[in-house]
Amino acid sequence: MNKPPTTTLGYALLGLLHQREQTGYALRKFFADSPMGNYSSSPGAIYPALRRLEEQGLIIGSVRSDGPLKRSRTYRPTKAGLEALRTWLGQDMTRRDIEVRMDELMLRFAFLGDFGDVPATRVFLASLLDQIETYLVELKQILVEVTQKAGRHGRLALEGGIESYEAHARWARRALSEFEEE
Amino acid sequence: MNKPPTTTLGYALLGLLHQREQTGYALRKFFADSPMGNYSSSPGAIYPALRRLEEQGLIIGSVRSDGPLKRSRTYRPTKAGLEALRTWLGQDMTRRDIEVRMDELMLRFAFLGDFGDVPATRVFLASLLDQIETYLVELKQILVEVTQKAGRHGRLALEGGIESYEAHARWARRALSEFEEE
DNA sequence: AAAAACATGTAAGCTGTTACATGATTGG
DNA sequence: CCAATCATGTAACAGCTTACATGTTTTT
Repeated sequence: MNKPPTTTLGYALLGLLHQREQTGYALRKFFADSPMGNYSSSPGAIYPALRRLEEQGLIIGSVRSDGPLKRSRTYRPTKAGLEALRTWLGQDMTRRDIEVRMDELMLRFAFLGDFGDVPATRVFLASLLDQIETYLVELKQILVEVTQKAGRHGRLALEGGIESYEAHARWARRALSEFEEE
Repeated sequence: MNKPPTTTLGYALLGLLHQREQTGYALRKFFADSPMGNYSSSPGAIYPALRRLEEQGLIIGSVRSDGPLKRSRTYRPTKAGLEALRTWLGQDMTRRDIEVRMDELMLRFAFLGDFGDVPATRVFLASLLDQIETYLVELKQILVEVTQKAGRHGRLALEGGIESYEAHARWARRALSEFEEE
């Protein structure tokens, strides 16, 4: 069980740099005003993260020659970086991912698109659907207990969670059907 | 803008201790096997957090007299702790809360139940619904752009997010109607 | 000429993660 | 008596947050 080469923020950066070569500043902007912006847009997070990625050989930076600002550097993934990204995208989903990292799973789905690998996308969606459905069974069992033991607020909060997962399950089914017609 | 007295984990502990006086171990168990367990159940997180709360006078621990284990300590919130909890529960929701801390909002909703304050619950739900609806308008505008510019995966990921928020909005409406009949 | 946006960085502090460590009590 | 559960802790490490700091280029 060797530890992953980088954090989730690192993978997010890697995935965005795979989409296009860009500066740390552009990445910050993206995090700041895109809805996928679960991640920090503060310079104290981004720049050190980029440096770590470069030190590990997952990305390489180059001084921008076309732009006027000499100081600005654009980064793009190295071969090793792309490998690390693919490994992350193809990782098995854990129960914990479903419970508390659904946003990360959606990010992985989005980045999967940049590899144009339809079979991998199908596997991902089928796996996601399977895991959500398994989890939903558990949640509904817990709901029965909670309805008796806990108060109304607790029951409602749990129902809210269940309904959110059901929405994700419906989405996964629809997405899967979109990718099965080819 | 004085900083909050504790972290989200701290508030979660405070809220659970408000429900009933219990040991750190019991809290760990709860985090480990309840679906509300977004929070760490590791001793390295819980015990230091409890100590910090005690140092700040938000909880007090007492050696359990009824149980046989002399080492075990149960904690309960102090008056200051309850105040801090209420303040947290009544905080205005930010856009950021909606974007990335929906789970925390649901936790707040659950803890609100332990104060038996129906008007506060209604205010919370109405505010939540309002914020989600505002955010949904933005997301749908972005969807239009994304559908043209980005690829299929990006569009689908965004749709997944939208559908999840719509589920939460429906839930909030239903919950609100439950609390308006009294 | 000023303001906004572009662009990058550092330092202190806090918190959580991982891993290790210890010991008591209860159930089979 | 052995395993599981109860119960609490510590220490090293890494990462993020906040705040500060600096300078350039473009827009108004």
